[in-house]
Amino acid sequence: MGESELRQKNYVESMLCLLQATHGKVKVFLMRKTKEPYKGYWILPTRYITHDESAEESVQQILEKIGLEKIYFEQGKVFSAVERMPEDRVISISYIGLIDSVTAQLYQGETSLEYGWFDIDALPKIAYDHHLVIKSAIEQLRDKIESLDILKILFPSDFTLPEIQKVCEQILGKTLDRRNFRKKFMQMDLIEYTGYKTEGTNGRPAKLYRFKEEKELVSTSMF
Amino acid sequence: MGESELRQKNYVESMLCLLQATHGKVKVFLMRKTKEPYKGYWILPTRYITHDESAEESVQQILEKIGLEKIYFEQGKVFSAVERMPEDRVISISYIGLIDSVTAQLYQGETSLEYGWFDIDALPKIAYDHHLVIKSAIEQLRDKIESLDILKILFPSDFTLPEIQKVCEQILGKTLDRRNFRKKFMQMDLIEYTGYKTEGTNGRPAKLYRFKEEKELVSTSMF
DNA sequence: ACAAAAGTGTTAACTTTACACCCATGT
DNA sequence: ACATGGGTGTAAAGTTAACACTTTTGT
Repeated sequence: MGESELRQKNYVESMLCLLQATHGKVKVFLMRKTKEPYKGYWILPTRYITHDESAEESVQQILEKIGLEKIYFEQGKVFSAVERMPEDRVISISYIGLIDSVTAQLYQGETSLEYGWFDIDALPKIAYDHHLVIKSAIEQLRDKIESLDILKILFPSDFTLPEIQKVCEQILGKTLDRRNFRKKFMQMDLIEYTGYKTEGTNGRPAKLYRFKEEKELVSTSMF
Repeated sequence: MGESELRQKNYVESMLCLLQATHGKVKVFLMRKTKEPYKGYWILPTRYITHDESAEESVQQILEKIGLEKIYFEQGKVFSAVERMPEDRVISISYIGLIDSVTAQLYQGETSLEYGWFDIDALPKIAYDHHLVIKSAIEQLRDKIESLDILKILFPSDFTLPEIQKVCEQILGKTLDRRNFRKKFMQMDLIEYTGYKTEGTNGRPAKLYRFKEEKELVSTSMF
């Protein structure tokens, strides 16, 4: 084992589950397949790993192609069932990328026929086992959201408390008490009121907040 | 992306970080390299993934070769830096395996020159980046130990509370208060006194406990 | 004026932490 | 008898959970 043994090479790809949060909704970036198999279905962006790049460098390449750079991402699960893709045997290493909605729009522009952002509660038809990949990414985030770093990545610009609460609720899969949520969030002293409010919404306008620039996230935990 | 693109195959291996706990010490299973490079250094057991097996099936093969079967294991990180192995470019998918010390001895017998169990605080010289793999495995366990499942896997047979506490302390990297630890552990009502005690130790003998058979672990959390 | 969503405080239950002395065995 | 490690309870501090009414806007 580890020495003198049968060696076969395999196709290996990195696979990016890129997430953003807009208006309290968690969204995933998907691309549409234009060829068989699964023509017309949606997939996560992927890329075969070449001999001269690491899996992480391969993710960087995916990001560049999308038009993004230096985005936070972390490793997810590996998907390696032999029959998971009908054409070929491919081992896929998933990565979870997080981006704030402003940056996402800057580079992305509008949703087109070829790619788009989809609410994780309302996904289109997904090719291969990529729905499992998305599910597993959300589960991984659930365990991590306690540390708030994730929220700081998803909400660097102005946000409202109800909005950030809804995102937490989606990731955690349960509802939270509004008063308790605000209380805990405020007493962490990580965010500040911008002086502005939302406009043109139904109901009372919400205050807009931003994360304080200087504050280090000392792995404070919520929930 | 995902379609029509440069495709190169890579060597992919699964890599098992198998852990057990004996006498309050967390130990990892290592094998000794008998050939260059890194001759005489120690490595985690690995196996190239073939075309007809998933990464998990490949781990099963590793376990069989060691003489174990149906052991709990979960996925760890992927290590894919291009230059991490001098001979060839290999992408390694790490797995964390857990086993109780009795089962480990049953199959393993004594430590030999070729393989052995090493205290994670006193590792021998390790080849490649496998020390990073071990470190990352412990970190992953640290985040999981809250759920106690891990402890039930590591300690199915008789154990003492000081012993299980020491293992928790090693994995968590901090000391715990003895009284508080016992209190929390006992009030979970997951373990029972066997009626026996340790013998021939220094100091007062410790009571031996076992996990209650029927009890479902309802993701109770400690710490 | 009404509908819709945001904002706000208090209390009780529970959890966590801190802490010091006695006990059972081996030498 | 002494050294070693195991076993035990209580109280204060902190955290979490539950709960209902008022405010600000758009229509």
